[in-house]
Formats: sequence, C-alpha cells, structure tokens
Amino acid sequence: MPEAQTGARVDGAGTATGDASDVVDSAGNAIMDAAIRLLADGGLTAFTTDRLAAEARVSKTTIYRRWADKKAIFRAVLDRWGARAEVEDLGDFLVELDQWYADRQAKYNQAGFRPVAASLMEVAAHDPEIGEAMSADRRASWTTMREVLARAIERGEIDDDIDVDHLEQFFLGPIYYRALVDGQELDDATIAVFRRLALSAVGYDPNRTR
Amino acid sequence: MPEAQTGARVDGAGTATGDASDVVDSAGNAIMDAAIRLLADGGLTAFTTDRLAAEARVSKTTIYRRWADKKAIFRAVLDRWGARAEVEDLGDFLVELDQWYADRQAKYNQAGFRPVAASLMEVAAHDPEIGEAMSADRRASWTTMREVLARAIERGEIDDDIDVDHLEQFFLGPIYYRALVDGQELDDATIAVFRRLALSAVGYDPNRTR
DNA sequence: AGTTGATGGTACGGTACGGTACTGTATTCT
DNA sequence: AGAATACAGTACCGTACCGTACCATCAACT
Repeated sequence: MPEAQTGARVDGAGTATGDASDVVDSAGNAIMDAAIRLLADGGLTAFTTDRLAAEARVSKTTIYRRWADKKAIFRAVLDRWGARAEVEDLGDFLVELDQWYADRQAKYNQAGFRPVAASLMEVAAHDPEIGEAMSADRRASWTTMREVLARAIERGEIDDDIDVDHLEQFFLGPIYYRALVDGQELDDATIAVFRRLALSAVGYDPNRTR
Repeated sequence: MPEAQTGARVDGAGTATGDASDVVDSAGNAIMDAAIRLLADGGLTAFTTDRLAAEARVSKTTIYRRWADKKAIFRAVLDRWGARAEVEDLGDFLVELDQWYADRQAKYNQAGFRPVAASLMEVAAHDPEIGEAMSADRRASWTTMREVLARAIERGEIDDDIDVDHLEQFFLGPIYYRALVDGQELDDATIAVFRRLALSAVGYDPNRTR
C-alpha cells in the first residue's frame, strides 16, 4: 500500500503525497541543496553519499529511504536544477526579449552555475536515461523562447524565414558558451552586445514605430 | 640524469627527447588513443587506470613509466584533444569564414566529440590546474578566429565597433552549443543558417563587389 | 500512556580504484 | 655474447565508495 501516509516528523507541511520526484519535506530539501553544493564545490568527485549525508546533516539512512540509489538522487538533483524562464506575451518583441535576457543572465550568473552544469552535463552525455531527462528539461526551458520568437515572427517584427530551432540556438548559444565553457561573467555590456548582434541578425528594425 | 636516452623498443622513431607532454612513441600513442576511447564510451566513470591499460593493450607499468599519476595522464589527453583551426590570410572574409566553419564543423561532428568534451569540461570546471590548461588551449584555438575577424575589420568588410572577444563568442557559441549541449549534428543547413545570421549581425554586405 | 514510524549514528560487507613491487621475457646496444 | 632496458602480467596494499543492517531516540497519533 503505497498510500500509507501517516505521521511526518519535522516538516509542518504534512506528508508527501506524490512520488519521489517532488520532494517537499525539509530533509529532502536539505539533501537536494547539499547535493548542489557538493557538485558546485567538488564536482562529481565530491558527490558521494557519505559526504552528501554529512553536508546535509542527515544520515545515509534518510537518503536511501527517499531514493533507491545514487542515480535516482542524481536525477532528482537534475530536476531541481532545471528551471525554465517565464516570459509572458507582452505585445512587443524587444520587451519580451529583454525579459528573457535578464532571466538567463541571472540564472547563468548564479554562483556555482558552471561547475554544477558541467557535472550534470558529463553524466548526461554518458547515461542515456539522465541524458533524456536533461533534454526534456532543456526542451521545456526552450518553450519560453520559442514562443517569444514565434510571436515576434507572427507580429512581423523579425524575419520569418529562419527555423525556430536554429534561432533558439543562435540566441542562447553565445551566452551559454560564455557562461559554461568560458566561465566568464555575463555582465551587462556583454548581454548588450549579444542582444544588438542578435537583433541585427534577425532583421529587427531598431527604428520601428511600435 | 633525465637525459638518459638509451634504447627504445617497439617504435622505430627512436627515443623520446622532450618532456612527457609530447609523447611520440607507439605505446604512448596507444595509451592516449585508448584514453579518448574510454572517455567517449563511458566518460569519467570508465576512465580508470586498469581499463586504460586493458584498452591500450599495455600494462599499468608502461603507463606509470610515462606519467606520474592519473592527473598527468588526463592533462596529456587534454593536450592531445585540443587542436586549433588553421585559416590563413586569404584576402576575403567570406572565404576565410567558410574555411573556419568547415574546420569547426568537422571537429565538432567527429565521433565522440560530445562525451569527451563533456568529461574534459567537468574536470576543468573543478580542477584549477586542468581548467587553466583548458583555457590556454581554447585561447590558442581562438587565435585563428580572432585573426580572421581582425583582418575583416581592417579590410572594412564588417563593422568595427564590436569587441573581438564578444564576436568570437557570438560566432562560436551557437555551433558549440548545438554540438556539445544539445548533441545535435552540425549539418550543412544549420551551418548555413548560423553563417547567414552571423554575417547579417556584423553588417557584412552580401552584395559587396570583392 | 502506548504504539508507530522516521531519524541519527555507526558499523559492516563487498567491491573497485590508484599506485607500487615483483617476475619473467623480448629487444636493442656494446 | 653479454649488459641494459622496456615490456606484459600479476599480485598486492591502502583507501574510498555504495548500499544495508542494527539500535537507540524522538516526535506524532490513538
């Protein structure tokens, strides 16, 4: 009977109702936070269950009560790490694009982004299951930009003869490359340059009326 | 006496004269090739000295006779992996750019690029020494594109008001992102799209006379 | 109060890894 | 021929890791 929801202990939010993917209890959150800290500091080498338990101030028992094995832990970390940008329809490509840039800038500039992303990618590149989960995450994250671009094309603000997939990669590539591969900061000046270049590339008219 | 160069065994090319970084003997080459195969197939998990010896059909003694420890082996793999593009002055930006694109396309499309690059990046992101070596490799690899861009600016073929660093990242980012992060192939159509967008971004006039 | 269940701490087994030492053999140079 | 060297093969040691078992404790529910 998997629905045996009885008494929880520390967290006041009650018991976990869903599966292991959405962990809401405090111990689970502590474990996930500790896992990201470990990956940020020492990468895959430091990502051991012993250190995870110590860093989360939790016993290994508590960890293995929530996830079957290390791979499951890692998948949960991946799920938590992936967060998509939220940009709604604001009627103007430039406004939406700036919001998207600000979101990406904040995300990729956050402390530990590069080491954590590098570790996640290493595993994703070699484990098909993790890789597929990561791809799904990325596709979901792309949805926002796809919609921004699709709306801009529909409004006639940018050229309509470019595949949306390529457009996404063209917009995201430079900032991702700079942040992940090169490890440089995404300062405002850099974002401004990339923005100007990208806008010019897709035929956006800077002197358009609205 | 480190200059004790006496008789080698298998390779007819004679003895190694330099330091451990340039390994030219057959056993050393076999080890390096095997290391890249291991990283391509199983990533950092599979990259153990035992498997390396087995894959290279070499005893562990032979490995540790050439490199002091595993980190040194890894650094040698990194050196071998990094190969810069070679584009000379051809008098025309478009011609040079196409040569650069062809070079990058071939490199990033080679089998095993993504898994190997992902493993190298994971280590580079967490080990300062390896990270610095990788940065140096990348800077050296960039030199070619920097010169291509600098020449184009000097010739007046593209806009001259953009920082060269940003330009590099803008050109390289999309193709690197697609190949490494997304794992998609760099087909000719994609390269063509990226090329068209990039040219338009930097103000290249497609109808220029020469 | 008593029961239930999650937790912390710890110890343990089995395995794998990094690096070294040792033995016998094949090759090159003197 | 004899010396020197590099090699394959293997055994070995210390360590670290994953996952489990055990036990005492503490909070929540009946």
